[in-house]
Amino acid sequence: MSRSTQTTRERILDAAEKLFADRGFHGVSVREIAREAGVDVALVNYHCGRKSDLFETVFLRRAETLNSERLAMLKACRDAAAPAPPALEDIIDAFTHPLLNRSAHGGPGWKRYFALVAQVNNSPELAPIGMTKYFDPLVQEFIAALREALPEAAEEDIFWSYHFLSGALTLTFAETGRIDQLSGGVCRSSDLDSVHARLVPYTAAGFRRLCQPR
Amino acid sequence: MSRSTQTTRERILDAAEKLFADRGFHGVSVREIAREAGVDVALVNYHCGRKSDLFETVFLRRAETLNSERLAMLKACRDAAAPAPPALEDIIDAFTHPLLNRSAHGGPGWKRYFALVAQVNNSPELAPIGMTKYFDPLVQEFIAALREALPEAAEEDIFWSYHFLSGALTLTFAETGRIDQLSGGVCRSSDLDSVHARLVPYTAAGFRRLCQPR
DNA sequence: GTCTATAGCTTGATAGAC
DNA sequence: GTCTATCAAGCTATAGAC
Repeated sequence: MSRSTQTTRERILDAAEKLFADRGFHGVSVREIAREAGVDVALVNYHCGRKSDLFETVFLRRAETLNSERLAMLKACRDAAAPAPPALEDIIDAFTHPLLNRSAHGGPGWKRYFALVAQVNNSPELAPIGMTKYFDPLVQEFIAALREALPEAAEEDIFWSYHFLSGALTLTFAETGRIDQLSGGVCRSSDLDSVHARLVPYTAAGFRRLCQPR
Repeated sequence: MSRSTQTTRERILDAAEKLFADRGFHGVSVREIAREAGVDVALVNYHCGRKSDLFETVFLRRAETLNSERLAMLKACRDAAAPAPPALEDIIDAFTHPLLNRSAHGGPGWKRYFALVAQVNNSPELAPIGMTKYFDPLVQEFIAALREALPEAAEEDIFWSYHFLSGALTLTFAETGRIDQLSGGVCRSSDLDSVHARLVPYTAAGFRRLCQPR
């Protein structure tokens, strides 16, 4: 959608998404958002309410699309395997692929959104609100599938394994460029297809090591 | 060290560490830091310079202690294995144990420090400055050791494996309480000894899966 | 080292004209 | 829906008395 056909509200949300992703909730002023959107300051309030509401709107906006896509993929891999339990790699793929795929190929708005998710997930201030509210119901579905795929696993091991997956995934979203620097250019933060090809086997191996009898 | 025997400068640094860890660099004002430290606003500038200098000082303060401890552990496991290459699990342990151990048992200052590291590591704004400057030289040492332990690995696979470890580790530091909520209390964010017992085998299995010939 | 006082901005939010 | 104008509050940073 071209810039001129966007509604004012959408322009504000896109500008907010970009700036929040770069510097976090507190690092951005409403005035900056208005400037970035090419819109008067007063319109931010008019269309999106107070700053904290604006932040929540930005965070929620893309969550629903993502989550229904991930649930559909989970259901597909369950149905394909039934009556056997779904394969571990397929569950992890359903969890991660819709995200990494959109971050890689969905355009700059999606990319910025995931960078924002990375910050929220690691913030003691924001994670209990943002992540729990919009993502945890979905995560519970995935945990249930993981239980089926790893029937001998202890509950704790499944949850901690999921936690490690979540950390690896969200740091990837942050695209801080650190791995580029560290590897001298061998790896590129933005090359999410390469990441995905590695994240699934890496975490699947971790899950198996923790969750299967030794 | 009791509160009364701390220098003013130390009180300011501790207060800043706490508040920055909770709400990030931009989420905290110098005045709040002064109030938390029980000190006049002007003293913050006098002892610690401008706000950005204060942040850097807080970030740097504990990094050196940590890094020399980690290097010593790395050297120890190398020496013990020589002339064979060090064991993968031992390298990961040298990388993670000094951190998780201090976060778990080093007192509240250390705990807050690591929560701050988690936020910086996931921030496009701060990671290129903070992490690269204070942690990457050490990381290069560990990468070298990993190369020895996984002689058949491609460079990219080692770096991406390290990246996943970094994400899993730093999300753990954030202690957002999300895993507590998600697991209905089965896991506790603050139980870092449990995490450590799982993080090492989980990531070692991931490294092997990616870095060894199929 | 510590405090008071203040300069000079920027902030979030809104009231009211059009 | 959009804009101008404005408020009260908070901000960083420092100068200068003690």
